[in-house]
Amino acid sequence: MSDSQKFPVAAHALAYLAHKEAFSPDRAVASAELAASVPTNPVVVRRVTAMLGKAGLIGARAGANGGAWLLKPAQDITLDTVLRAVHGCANLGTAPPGVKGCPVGARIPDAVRAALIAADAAAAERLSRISVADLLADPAEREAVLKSA
Amino acid sequence: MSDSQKFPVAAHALAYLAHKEAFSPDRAVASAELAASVPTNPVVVRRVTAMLGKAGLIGARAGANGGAWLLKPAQDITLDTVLRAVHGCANLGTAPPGVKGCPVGARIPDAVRAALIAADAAAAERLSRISVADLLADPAEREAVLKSA
DNA sequence: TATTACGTAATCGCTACCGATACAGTTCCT
DNA sequence: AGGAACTGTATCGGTAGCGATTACGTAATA
Repeated sequence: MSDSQKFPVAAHALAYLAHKEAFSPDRAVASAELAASVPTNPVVVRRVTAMLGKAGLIGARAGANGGAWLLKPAQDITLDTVLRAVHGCANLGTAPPGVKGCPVGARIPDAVRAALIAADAAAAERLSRISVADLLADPAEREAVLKSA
Repeated sequence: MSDSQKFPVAAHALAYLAHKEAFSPDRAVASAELAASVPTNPVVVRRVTAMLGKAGLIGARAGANGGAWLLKPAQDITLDTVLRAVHGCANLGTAPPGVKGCPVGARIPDAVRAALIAADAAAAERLSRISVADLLADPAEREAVLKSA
């Protein structure tokens, strides 16, 4: 499908919001500030934050002193939720259609597809055990979280 | 990085070789035949089979009646080996560099990178529990294999 | 020797993404 | 009220990567 930086940008943005303690409209962070931290273009950030907003992970407000803020504590936002919010997936390719002639050969694509889905699910499951708060932890502490079975 | 169909094509090709019982030079399957089954171009198949050959998964021989064959029983070839053979990975994007100014903001990229690596490792681990032989099993049987923790 | 087939390089067309600009709508501040 | 700041979205250009194709040298068989 698609190479996309949406997930890394989303994760970075959420971690930044958590670090800024932006948990309310009073502490909204503008897309320009987030973009400066990534770094990337403010529009790229807004494209991502718009999706995060639709997923209910963050709030956003236009106007002066506007911006984005977290709607949930950082430790309650897991990365698999973030991945789904930006329509991401573990991109290992798409199973080819195969040919309809041979009954066995035609079955291979379904099997390959199932394997791709299983791998994607495993990646998502792994990400479900990492929270945005974990991204801000010390490297040593983070290591412990990532290593935990 | 890159969207690539290398892994699905490789998995399909190996399953096809297993189905054809191509376990020796006597049963070599030409790239044109593999390409017809995927379906894709013979050169695309040869690009993939060349990588699988370098990884020691298959043998290949040029000349008349040439082609590729498996070097190991299909149940001994796991899909994570195949993924590595074609230099594939779970593609969730690349962690942005961040800015060097803020000490905390600069640490986020490393954390995001670690999460991406963990997700990739989880996908590979899942694939390590699926063999080429599993791709040829009945859908019901395959379901059982994929579901097994 | 003629044929078949691999392995590799070069090229082409296509697609998707990022970055940038622009604009309408919204919100705050003076 | 008016201006400034900011979001969300549309659009465009540049770029990068991929699959498909053609081509060519090498190797193995008949």
